Amino acid sequence: MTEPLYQSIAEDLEAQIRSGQLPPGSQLRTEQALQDKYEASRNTVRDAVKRLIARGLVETRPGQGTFVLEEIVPYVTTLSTDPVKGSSEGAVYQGETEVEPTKSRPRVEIQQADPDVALALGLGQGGEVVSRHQERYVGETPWSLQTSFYPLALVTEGAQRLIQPKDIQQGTVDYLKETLGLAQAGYRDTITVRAPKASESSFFGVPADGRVAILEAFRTAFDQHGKPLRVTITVYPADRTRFEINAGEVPPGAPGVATGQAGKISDTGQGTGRAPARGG
Amino acid sequence: MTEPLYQSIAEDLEAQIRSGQLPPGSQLRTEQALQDKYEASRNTVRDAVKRLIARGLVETRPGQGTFVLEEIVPYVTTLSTDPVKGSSEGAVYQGETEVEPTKSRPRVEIQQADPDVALALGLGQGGEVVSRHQERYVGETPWSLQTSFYPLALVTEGAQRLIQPKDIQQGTVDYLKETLGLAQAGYRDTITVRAPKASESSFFGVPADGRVAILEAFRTAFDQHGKPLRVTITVYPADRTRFEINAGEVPPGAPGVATGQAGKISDTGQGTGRAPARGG
DNA sequence: AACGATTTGTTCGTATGTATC
DNA sequence: TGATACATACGAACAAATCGT
Repeated sequence: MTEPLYQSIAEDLEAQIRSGQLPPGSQLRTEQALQDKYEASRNTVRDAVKRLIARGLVETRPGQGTFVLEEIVPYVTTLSTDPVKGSSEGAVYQGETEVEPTKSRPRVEIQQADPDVALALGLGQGGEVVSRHQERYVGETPWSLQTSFYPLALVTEGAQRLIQPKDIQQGTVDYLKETLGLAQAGYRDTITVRAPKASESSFFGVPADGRVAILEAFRTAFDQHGKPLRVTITVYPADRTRFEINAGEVPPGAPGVATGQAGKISDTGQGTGRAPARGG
Repeated sequence: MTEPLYQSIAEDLEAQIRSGQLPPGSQLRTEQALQDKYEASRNTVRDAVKRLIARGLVETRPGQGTFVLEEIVPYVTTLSTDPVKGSSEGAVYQGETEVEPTKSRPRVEIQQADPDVALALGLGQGGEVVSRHQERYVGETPWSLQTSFYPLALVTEGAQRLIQPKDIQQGTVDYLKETLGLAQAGYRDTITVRAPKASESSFFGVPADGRVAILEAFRTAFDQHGKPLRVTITVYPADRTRFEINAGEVPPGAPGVATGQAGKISDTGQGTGRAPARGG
């Protein structure tokens, strides 16, 4: 018996969930009942349940019990779309998602750029930037937090609307093209996974202890002269997000990955696992 | 005191780490000493340390103590590069990384495609595929696991080398072009984050309980007729991986994101956080 | 090689607080 | 209001790993 008891309990419960014996939405036995079944103490049972929580399989609701989570069907976010064939425009636009998100009114601030942003924008340390921050929802559920940073110089050069706290119609890409003649000729996305910050976990409604990861997309956009035009940082909760990137010619309706690939995961080969789930 | 004790202890310790007061590699006080300092019981102190572990800030070594982890500098993986200007080729190639990885000899199998793969390749359920699996290292450290799936039909049509267990020089993209005239005209990547499977956590040497997430890139490649040619699934440990995607014209040497952006993270605005770290 | 001291890992028991029904 | 169920916190015991003597 080299395996800790709490671990084998967790594995037994996980097997029941994966096999469908405990379907999504169903309630686990109470801690008391689990103690009886496995002949373990309350703390040991709780340790086992903690593992299931960490794996995104169940959630505990005080006063009610422990429940198997629904599998989340992630929103697909298209990060990069090649220009449509025959587009003569030199500019590259960012497509993001088929489902139109609801955006909050932008919160606009003028700040000293933090080191990452300053570096990406080619500013000196402490260079000033306009920051435009938006919360974005799909329906009722929080979907992403986005902050764009523009060099303050763009405003003084004539793009005054950047510092107005209202949504700029047609997006800032077109606006900068019209006012300053700066096209977005390309961009670079850097994608990382990290633990949520306090503000992020409260907005997304995910636990603060890193059980649900955050996907961060750090986009540096360049103008036609290769000069950094903007930095946009967008963060998503990893459990309900799926990035999609197309390159070259891709059939439009081509299936990417299965939307519902639940259960029955063998670990012999390599395939898509069950997406970490989370429910509310 | 609305905040739990174990949480405030964790925050205090985390602040010390982020501020550099507890530098990477240094040892935390023993549980006994922490009990004295915070006037809490051993279990409460241990709960606090567990939070730090979940955040990837420290690791515990039985018999020795608790240590602050080194910050990991992630390998950058370029997922998608637009064709270089003036490239007349219609085919799109996949660039991956500047550091050349070491690949294991491929393990080749003929399998029934699992549902995801079958769907992406446009095969019926249980359609047969050639699977080519490789482990990839950067230096000594495990970097990624990759499995490519090809419809078995390609082999019967003349691409016999697909089922030979040796590395195909110049890659399978060129090989299929030469033998069957099938060019890779484009591809679609789908990126998801999930908990590691048992085989993955043992290969990467990460804990099995989901503290370190797995980045999965599911690539469906299409030929010039828009027909799925191949599915490639690559998985990376999220804590040492950074994806980079370029679109349009991007200056080659342009800084993406800071390579060392440690410490001193305020949560007032939105910026890049410390990457989840892990050490050995 | 053996032993003891130190440190973390696991498990138990118990008490109290808080949310839900 | 009371019962139920999870959250937090404390104390205690033994096991296992590590290190120095």
